[in-house]
Amino acid sequence: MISLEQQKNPNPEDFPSELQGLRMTKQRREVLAVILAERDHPTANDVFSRAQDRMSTISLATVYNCLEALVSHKLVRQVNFERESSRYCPNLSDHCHFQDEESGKIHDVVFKEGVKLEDLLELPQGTEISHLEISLKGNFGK
Amino acid sequence: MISLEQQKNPNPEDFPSELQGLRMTKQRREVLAVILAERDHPTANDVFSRAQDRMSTISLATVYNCLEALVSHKLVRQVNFERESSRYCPNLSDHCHFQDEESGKIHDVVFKEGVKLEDLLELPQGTEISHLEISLKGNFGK
DNA sequence: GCCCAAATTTGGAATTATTCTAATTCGGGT
DNA sequence: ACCCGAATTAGAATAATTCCAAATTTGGGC
Repeated sequence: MISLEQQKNPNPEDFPSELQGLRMTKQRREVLAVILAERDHPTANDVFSRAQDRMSTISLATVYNCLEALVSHKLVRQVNFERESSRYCPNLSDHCHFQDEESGKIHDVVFKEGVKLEDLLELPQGTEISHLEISLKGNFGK
Repeated sequence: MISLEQQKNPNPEDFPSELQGLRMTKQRREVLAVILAERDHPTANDVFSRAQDRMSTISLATVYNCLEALVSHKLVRQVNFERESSRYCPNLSDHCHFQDEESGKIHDVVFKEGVKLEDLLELPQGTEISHLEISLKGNFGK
């Protein structure tokens, strides 16, 4: 079983037939492989065109379906910046995203050791957070 | 000069003819008044229909234009949750947003006293953040 | 007060990302 | 090999937002 988080050029064939309870069809495998292959944050369209290289018959609708399935089974993370189109991220560890305004490129940003959300925010007690997204924009100092 | 942050039912007429370098036209005044009137987080469409109550001739395109102008002049904040349509927030103080999954309602969440972003994230040094958005989803404990 | 250029507003068309639909194909289990 | 539900597909539909070009309004100078 490969590590879904580390390997650089995963081979779709290496994926088991089921991951996190999700059946790994040809297309889902391919979509997942595309996302794992690069550490960038491709849009659905990016994924579509990369997937087409090896599977010319795949459709955009399928890419959307696969992404939805992979995201809901927590094999991939969906990343949003304001109203831009969603991007997809293979990094499942706790982190957030920084977009360099010059290049448009997105970088993962990790939390400092031991930081908890409750330490940061005045949350009404009893609040349960099911989803958290932190998005930063800016630029690396001149 | 009224406080843009506190007053409950602002009257568009109370706004000066220019705010933050932005000319206050009739429509911009009205859009701003609509947003200040309630502490909820209306979408562009919500703003449009509320604005129509008092200014029946206003167009949706104008509402979008006005919102854009108000946001870029920092009179109003734009709030995003994943791919949902943008919402607009009159609260200009430093805060983030929590969406109750049951009601869909959005609540402002303030940062704890003295918390700085650098304390939370491993940002490459020299990074300048120009925009930060933190969005939470969840529910208030049962 | 009147005229002009510039800015704003307007309605409708266009765009874009995404979702839906209905038909086809696939793949695992018998 | 056959069946059935799930997955894939192409294309249409949708929804939010932006664009466009024309009409209107504005403020500043005379």
